[in-house]
Amino acid sequence: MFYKNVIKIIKQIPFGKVATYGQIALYAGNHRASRQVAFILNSSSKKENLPWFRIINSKGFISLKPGSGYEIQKNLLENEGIIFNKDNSLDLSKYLWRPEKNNI
DNA sequence: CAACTGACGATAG
DNA sequence: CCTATCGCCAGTT
Repeated sequence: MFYKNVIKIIKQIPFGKVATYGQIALYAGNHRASRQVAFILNSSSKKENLPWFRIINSKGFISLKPGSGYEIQKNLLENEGIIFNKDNSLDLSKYLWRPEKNNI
């Protein structure tokens, strides 16, 4: 089940790292289901207590709109030691989570 | 049950 | 660089 894979994967994101929607979708089975990743996050982050703030888009930007959680997410990420650039982007080469020996 | 929505991504032009 | 389009599927109406 795609949904469960997503939950499982997101729970494996370590402290101080971020992952992209496409990445989650890919490891969950469908590289094109990035949309659902976002939606599943919304519906399950409360129930499953997921680190939803560690999920960003492939460009390294937070996808939320200012006033709709953007600042909250940014704050949470900075709280984990993640630094934002002037243009509010993140250095993916530095913070992108790379699952290596994990069982997926 | 059908239609619509959505924090996206890859591709084409 | 930008916009448009398709793919994908859980949840809401």
